[in-house]
Amino acid sequence: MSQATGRMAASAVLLAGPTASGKSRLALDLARRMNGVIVNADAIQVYRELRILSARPDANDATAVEHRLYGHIAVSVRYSVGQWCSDAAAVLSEIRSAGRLPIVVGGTGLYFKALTDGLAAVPPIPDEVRTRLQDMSAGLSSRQLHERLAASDPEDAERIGPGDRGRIVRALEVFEATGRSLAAWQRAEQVRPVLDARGAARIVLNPERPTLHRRISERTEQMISAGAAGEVEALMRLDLDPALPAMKAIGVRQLIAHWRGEVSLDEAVAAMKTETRRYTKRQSTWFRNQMADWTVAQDAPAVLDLVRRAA
RNA sequence: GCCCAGGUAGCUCAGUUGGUAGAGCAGCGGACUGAAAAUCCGCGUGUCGGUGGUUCAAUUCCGCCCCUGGGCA
Repeated sequence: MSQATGRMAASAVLLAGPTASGKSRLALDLARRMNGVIVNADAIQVYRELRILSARPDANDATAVEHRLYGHIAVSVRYSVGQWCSDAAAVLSEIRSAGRLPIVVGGTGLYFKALTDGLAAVPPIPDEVRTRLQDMSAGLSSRQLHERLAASDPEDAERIGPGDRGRIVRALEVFEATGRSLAAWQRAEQVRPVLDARGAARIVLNPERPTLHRRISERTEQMISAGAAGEVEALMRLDLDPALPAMKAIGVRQLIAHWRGEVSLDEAVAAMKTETRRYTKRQSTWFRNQMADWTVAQDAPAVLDLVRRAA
């Protein structure tokens, strides 16, 4: 409570952390103490059919505390930061009008950034343009694509690496569809942020690397015991486009290779652990450099302490 | 106990006819605006088992010791 200090209670708690840092459990704890509702900020936990692989909170946890934006999207859907932002805006306003505290938890740094800083107001790219550029790019080398971008949009070509196909194609799409470069869009007025960061407690749960690596190993084994391989087998039966975001979840590619007989289960599990370690390293880089003004805590007790003080 | 083989990066190994060493994997650093668990860029991180000796110079040659495999007893 605000009491003697007279400080305003935090309007929200934002809790970021690498995979396997223990943030989901911690969020549960916070939500119980503070009449909170947990809101997902993880790009993969939104997918319905990836319960085990994305380490989504189980039925018990979901019953104990209200969870939002978990498993609400089918794996066949191509979800995005923009969609998450509008979903989050709707959910946050509901939680607020119910007089409860939103606790936004996740590992996707870009989602937090979009939430607090907004996004460029680029209009949706028509499917026709996307498909056309997709087909066009398939036949070209990264270098050729980059040269093509340099011809129409030198500013973006300058800042996007010649090997970074994803960003090159996106910049080409934006220029083609809007006649304006992505850089220009980003310089222009951003869409209003969903949440005012100044009123929120912003915390990064960041355990020591060796601790994290140990937990990644344990958690991957648990996923396998819990039936991760079966989950991927069911996913395979849907016969989806491998380029869909859900198909990029760590474990999908590795376990598909296992079902196809290309690698043993042990090899698949080892590869999953390696990929997860690399992913947490990228997350750490983001948190360290893009969220430098957030408060870093090494473990759950430290976070509880911080939140108590901010409340 | 004796005989082989081997001890070089976190791991598996290469190499140096004596001038302090390099690959793969792992790892580490960085970028990041609608696919972000994505995508991309960069970086060898080392008492060359220990200790004496020979030498201008030893990871490399010699002696002794330690450790790990395998073989013989």
